Amino acid sequence: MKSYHHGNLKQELIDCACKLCERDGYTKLSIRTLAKESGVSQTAPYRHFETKEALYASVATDGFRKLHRACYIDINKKVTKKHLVEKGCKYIEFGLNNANTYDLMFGTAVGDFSNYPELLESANSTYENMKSAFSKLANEDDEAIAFKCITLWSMIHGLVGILRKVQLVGDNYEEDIGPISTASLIANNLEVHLDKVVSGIVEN
Amino acid sequence: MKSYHHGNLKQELIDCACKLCERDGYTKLSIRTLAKESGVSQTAPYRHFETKEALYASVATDGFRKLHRACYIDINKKVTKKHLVEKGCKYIEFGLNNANTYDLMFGTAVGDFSNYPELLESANSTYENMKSAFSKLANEDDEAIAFKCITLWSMIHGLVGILRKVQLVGDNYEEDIGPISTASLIANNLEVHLDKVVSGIVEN
DNA sequence: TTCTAATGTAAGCAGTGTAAACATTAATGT
DNA sequence: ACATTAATGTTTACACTGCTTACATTAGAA
Repeated sequence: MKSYHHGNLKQELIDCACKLCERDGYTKLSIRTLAKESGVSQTAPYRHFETKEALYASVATDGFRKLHRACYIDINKKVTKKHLVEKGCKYIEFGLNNANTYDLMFGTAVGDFSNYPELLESANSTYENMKSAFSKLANEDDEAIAFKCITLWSMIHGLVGILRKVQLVGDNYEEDIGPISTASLIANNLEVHLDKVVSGIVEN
Repeated sequence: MKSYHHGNLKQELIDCACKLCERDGYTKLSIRTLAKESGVSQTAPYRHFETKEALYASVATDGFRKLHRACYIDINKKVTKKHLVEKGCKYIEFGLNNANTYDLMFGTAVGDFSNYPELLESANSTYENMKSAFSKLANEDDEAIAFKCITLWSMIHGLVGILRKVQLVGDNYEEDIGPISTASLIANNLEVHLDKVVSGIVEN
């Protein structure tokens, strides 16, 4: 009863790819199985994505939009340090809870973002919002603000990476007080930890 | 004139893999071309590496050892804050100059380090050295030290990721003072930047 | 209603990781 | 010194991949 044309293939492919990428890691995703999942021929996806990288770009874009929503700070209202801490936590939670998607967003699977305008824009929106938040928090020149942004962003991004890695490495690592226990300690007290970090940055 | 047995295949494969991984990215590496490069049959590498992941593990191990050498702090001598700053710079330089290898080390290409004891050990040695350095710097309980380690490590690791990403994204990003210019500003003044960061951590 | 562009299919190429059966040789024990 | 065994290499083959080309169907614009 199904018609020759799918009608909504592109979006369905993206949705499905997002799910599979997060579940199994993007390495495991194949265009063929993706097509099969949508009940369509092996090569149909190529009508919507020139290459596999283009598909990855769509998944990454979706990820950046979700990240943006999770971390968004309303800059029309008053911005406080607490906002940064809170949203920083959200960021890290996103990274840990969507680890495979996060890899796709910050790894090398998509080589050059500028080939995918939507991706570029979605990736920058998070940064732009953070910048706006900082500039609302304290009246400083753009360079100082950009500097603080990168510093905070690095810290947060790094924590995602390290917490994940340590968690992985940690299972077979026996010691009274090693990186693992510390990592979970940090992970369980993210707010406290981030508060220190953000304070350090805000107060320069 | 060449004999049936290669004689030093394993090491040659590793060396070659390290080169190719760094040059083209580990995704581009194929066991077949690697075998061809060493003038040996397609399946010969499987006598030395059960899976491709095992080969990746060897490359990553090599990377961690190089990283360790680059960042090693002699804990038999007096340790100062300056050492941490200096070696932190070395770490970041390693990450930026060996970007593809760094991906292999900290990405998900090798799933579980504990399957590869050498990798696990080489990965931990850097951390252990950093921990020792911190404990020489100030007399604190293990937990506080581990905490500082993870904080610094995250910061440094994050900077590698962000500086690379911004650099990539940046080429098509036009703005008076955006993330790119700030990133290169940070990259060109790593020591100054790290000095602030380390100070913040050391002085808690 | 006709034409065209968008979207789907079928068949096939070149390349991949890896398993299985077999060949050669280095190492080892008597 | 020689036979046996384990290590290391080869051949062949399977199932899978991304992607190309040529063709089929159909939705929407002229």
